Amino acid sequence: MERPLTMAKALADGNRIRAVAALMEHDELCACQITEMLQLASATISRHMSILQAARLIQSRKEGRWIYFRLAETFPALLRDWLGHSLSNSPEIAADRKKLKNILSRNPVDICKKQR
Amino acid sequence: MERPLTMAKALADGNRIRAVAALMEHDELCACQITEMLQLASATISRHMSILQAARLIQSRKEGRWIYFRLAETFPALLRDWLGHSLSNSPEIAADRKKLKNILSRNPVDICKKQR
DNA sequence: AATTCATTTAGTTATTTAGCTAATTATAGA
DNA sequence: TCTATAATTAGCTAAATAACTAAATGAATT
Repeated sequence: MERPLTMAKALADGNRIRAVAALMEHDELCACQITEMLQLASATISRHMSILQAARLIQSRKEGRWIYFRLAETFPALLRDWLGHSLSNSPEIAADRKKLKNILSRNPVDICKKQR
Repeated sequence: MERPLTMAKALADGNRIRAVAALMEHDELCACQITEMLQLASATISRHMSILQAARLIQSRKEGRWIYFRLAETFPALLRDWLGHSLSNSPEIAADRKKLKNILSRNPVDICKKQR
């Protein structure tokens, strides 16, 4: 029960669901892009991402000072299908999609700089 | 996002997952049987069940003084499949299964009485 | 009608959690 | 080496949540 409970807890937060939804559509995002999308303090993002990672829903790779997140290979397919399906009509997620499109069109260096 | 978030929150509690797991195997259970299985105060069970109900994961029917719970028809199939699959190896759930088998072999009237 | 009984609601308390700021760590570049 | 920068950790506060007991509700039985 441990594992599904940890996963449910990880998804029991709107900001974490939004981050996961973004990663379901974008393969890889860096911390500052997610920070920009969610508009939270970077420390808060870091904590959210570590919760998702501990639940094995996402994984990360470090490249210099930057950290990139993606869905974990261990993300259960059925859970992913349910989430994808049930989020497909969400206006919030649609708004995030739009926002992210804009974020991705900008230089990540500028995005990070703006956050201090 | 509202709906999946509410569902994730509803499942972000070990006792509620155990109740759902029991209902995935038993079609219908009354409040006192669940109370007996989880060993919590009946008021606590009531609150847990109302959270699951508000998330549309379970539904209930009243018969006299008794209330019977079952999985909701609106329980998303993919979510159910994931849960069923990921709980299938859980020792806690296996223990509950055994416990419930014993509970179901007894007279529900006695089980309720014992709870005061 | 009065009582018993299953469940729910109210009210309280302890714990958990999400957010922030400030301090720390780790990497890149001057 | 020193400085700047991206991310994490530590420490704090406010809000949410899970548990309990006691009181209230609603239905059955005497």
